[in-house]
Amino acid sequence: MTVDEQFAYLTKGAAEVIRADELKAKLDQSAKTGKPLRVYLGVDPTAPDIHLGHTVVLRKLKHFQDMGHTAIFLMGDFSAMIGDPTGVSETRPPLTREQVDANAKTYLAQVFKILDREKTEVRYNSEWLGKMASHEIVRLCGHYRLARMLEREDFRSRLEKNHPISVHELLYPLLTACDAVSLQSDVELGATEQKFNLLVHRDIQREYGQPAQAVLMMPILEGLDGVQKMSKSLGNYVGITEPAAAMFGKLMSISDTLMWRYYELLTDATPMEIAELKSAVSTGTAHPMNIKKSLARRIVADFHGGEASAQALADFEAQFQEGLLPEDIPSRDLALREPGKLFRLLTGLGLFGSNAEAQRKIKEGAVYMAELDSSNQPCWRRMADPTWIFDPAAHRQVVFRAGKRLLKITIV
RNA sequence: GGACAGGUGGCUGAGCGGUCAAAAGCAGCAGACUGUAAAUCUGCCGGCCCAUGUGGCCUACGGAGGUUCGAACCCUCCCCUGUCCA
Repeated sequence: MTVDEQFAYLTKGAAEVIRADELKAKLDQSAKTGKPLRVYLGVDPTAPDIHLGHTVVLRKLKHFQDMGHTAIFLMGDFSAMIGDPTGVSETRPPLTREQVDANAKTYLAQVFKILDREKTEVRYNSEWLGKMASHEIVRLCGHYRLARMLEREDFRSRLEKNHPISVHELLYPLLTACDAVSLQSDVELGATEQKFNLLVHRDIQREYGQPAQAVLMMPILEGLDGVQKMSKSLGNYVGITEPAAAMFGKLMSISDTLMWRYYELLTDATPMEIAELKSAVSTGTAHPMNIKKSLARRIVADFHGGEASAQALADFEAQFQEGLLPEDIPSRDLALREPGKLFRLLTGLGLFGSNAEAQRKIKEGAVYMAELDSSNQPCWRRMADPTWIFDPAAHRQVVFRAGKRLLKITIV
């Protein structure tokens, strides 16, 4: 592969490259000397799980790895304890050492679903940040100007709204710049929202006498709602450890518009293939639902394998298109003797958060019950009376449906 | 250290003595329609209880006290945030 081809492949799907000519020169240099580029992605383990949004940039790191460059996965175990101010309108509560360690552990296992474990250099930024003396930190701060720091949108909008900014938040980009310096990186990957931090990293590298790394930014993946970015706190995410069926279902719930975005950022489909699918849908030769099914199949296969993915599709079709019950309904055994109000039972089972909510939902017609027989073709009965009494003697095994949730109950 | 402004439900934000479980918007949940899609429309959106009603009770407008028949709203102190001055 020529340098130009490599460059085209590596920047596919990228939102921005700073600077493209520098990256090309680095690739060129690497090709001539045979010395692989050091490419890193820093991630703060602020939550125990990663979701599809994180995989966009991980996938890009893998591309570099596939091209023979050195992929460095940097665990921001130290920086996670400061908290990245990017995109937040409030100071984040700092994580404890214990939380960070626990998250880092689960993160790695998930990261290797995409990266090649053998070929990946895994580093922790506590290696160097944890050892910094206060005079070194002071010196580091001396390399950057407050006015420039306050230029960034996050801080500016907080200042305008008279919201608090804590001093330690200013330190975040400076400290993570030490990662780039310590790793002597040639390229850093990140999401577009990281732009400010990434640029600071370049500046600080230069201040410490190193050539500035090239920066490659990937777009932010929209969540299932199609509007806000995918994030766990918004609940619009697909976790990569989720069961195949859940993953499949969530992917099927995205809008038709959003599915093209997912094709672009979450699959290896080439822009050409995607364009073909699009034209097939617009000319009516393909049904968008089928195109979405194959999207879901591809993504689920990445994390669960082809077989599980095919099964997920089959289950989906059986459940939602033929009305059958899925195989793996959550089920509970219940030692219940006395008859009682249905809403109380449902709250007790965790289907609703409170008795008041359960009663409301029953009135709204959101609750169904079906006796379980040998076939898994349920005969749903709408339970719209909030005073209805559930008698365990009369219903040995039933399935409740509360909105989208299902729960199987066996009286023991 | 001083002067000033502000702290209301998941968020934004109205209310500034009773008719306030608190407007409005967003988010969320559910129903209708569908392709478990989107869009749209409808309802709900603190909790407990009775049973179905313009029903009873409890908790809640930063915290603690106070004034009042009655406080998110007035007073005092405290905590938190911001602005200006030093």
